[in-house]
Amino acid sequence: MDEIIERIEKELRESGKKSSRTRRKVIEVFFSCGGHLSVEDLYREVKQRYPDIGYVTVYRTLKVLEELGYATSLDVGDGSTRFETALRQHHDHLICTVCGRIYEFFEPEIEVLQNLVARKNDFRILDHTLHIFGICKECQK
Amino acid sequence: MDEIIERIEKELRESGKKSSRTRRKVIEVFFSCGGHLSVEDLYREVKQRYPDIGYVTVYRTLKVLEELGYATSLDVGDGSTRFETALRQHHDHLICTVCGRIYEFFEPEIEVLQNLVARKNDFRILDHTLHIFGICKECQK
DNA sequence: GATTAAATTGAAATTCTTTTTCAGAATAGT
DNA sequence: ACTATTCTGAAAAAGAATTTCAATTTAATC
Ligand SMILES: [Mn+2]
Ligand SMILES: [Mn+2]
Ligand SMILES: [Zn+2]
Ligand SMILES: [Zn+2]
Repeated sequence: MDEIIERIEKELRESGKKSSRTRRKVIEVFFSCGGHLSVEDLYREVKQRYPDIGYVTVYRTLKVLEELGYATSLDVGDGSTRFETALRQHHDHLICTVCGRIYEFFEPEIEVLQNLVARKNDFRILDHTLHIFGICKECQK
Repeated sequence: MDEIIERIEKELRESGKKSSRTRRKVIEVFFSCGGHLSVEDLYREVKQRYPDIGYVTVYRTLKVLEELGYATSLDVGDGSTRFETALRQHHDHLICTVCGRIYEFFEPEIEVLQNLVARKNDFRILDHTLHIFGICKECQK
């Protein structure tokens, strides 16, 4: 955990930025929270521990993390962008339209087929998102 | 084309709505345009032929079409929601991050695998979106 | 440790899309 | 025609994302 933040701050310093106490705190809270957080979500968490940190810094920190490849943003269609750590393996999402819970899955065969589709269309893949919307196990009860 | 609009207006009337000249015009333009249009896009097209029609009516008409299942909305991550006809077969999208062009594909095996994933997770699928982002053939030149 | 240049911060302002409100116009039924 | 309800367009509001800017913090230099 600390080593990850070290790595991030190092990358930042190497690109002429400075490492600030505030940003470090936001990053810590982000990775310790886990899950799929909106800026607002993370801001609330941060505020609890560090009441002086502002919304914009949380917003900017998430942007930085995304740019450096340590966070991924996803749009689950509920109005606000969500962010999750990019330290774990790539995966796609099952999104419950009843409770909003987000489940994760990884299906290698789908990934392979995507590459096939891309090749057929002479398309160079940079990224993809597969969102499956529906009703989760809990909400079916 | 006219028969589709007839069907839509019929459905509307059956649910206590009225059929208006204005909405009919917007629907006509929408289906005749084709493609993946934002509200703004369609508004521009409508404005050209019918200068008196307002933005909000275009917005509302697209909403109605979506509710009735005649249009589908998709978010390609460029800030505004896009709409396309739902009269054609389901498909997914290849989105060029250079030129913004949107290509379509349908891969039955991916669909099958999605159902498999859902079953494994006791998840009842209602919908899904698979967006592949990258560089299209044209833009690779 | 003081000095300085550059980056960071938080609040406020701005931008941009989406959505709601509301008074007047159009529509459908009597 | 009369009436009730829906529809329309402009304007306002809502909401998220982003920018601006003065004050503060940081990193490097003296
Ligand atoms: Mn995830
Ligand atoms: Mn399409
Ligand atoms: Zn659920
Ligand atoms: Zn392209």
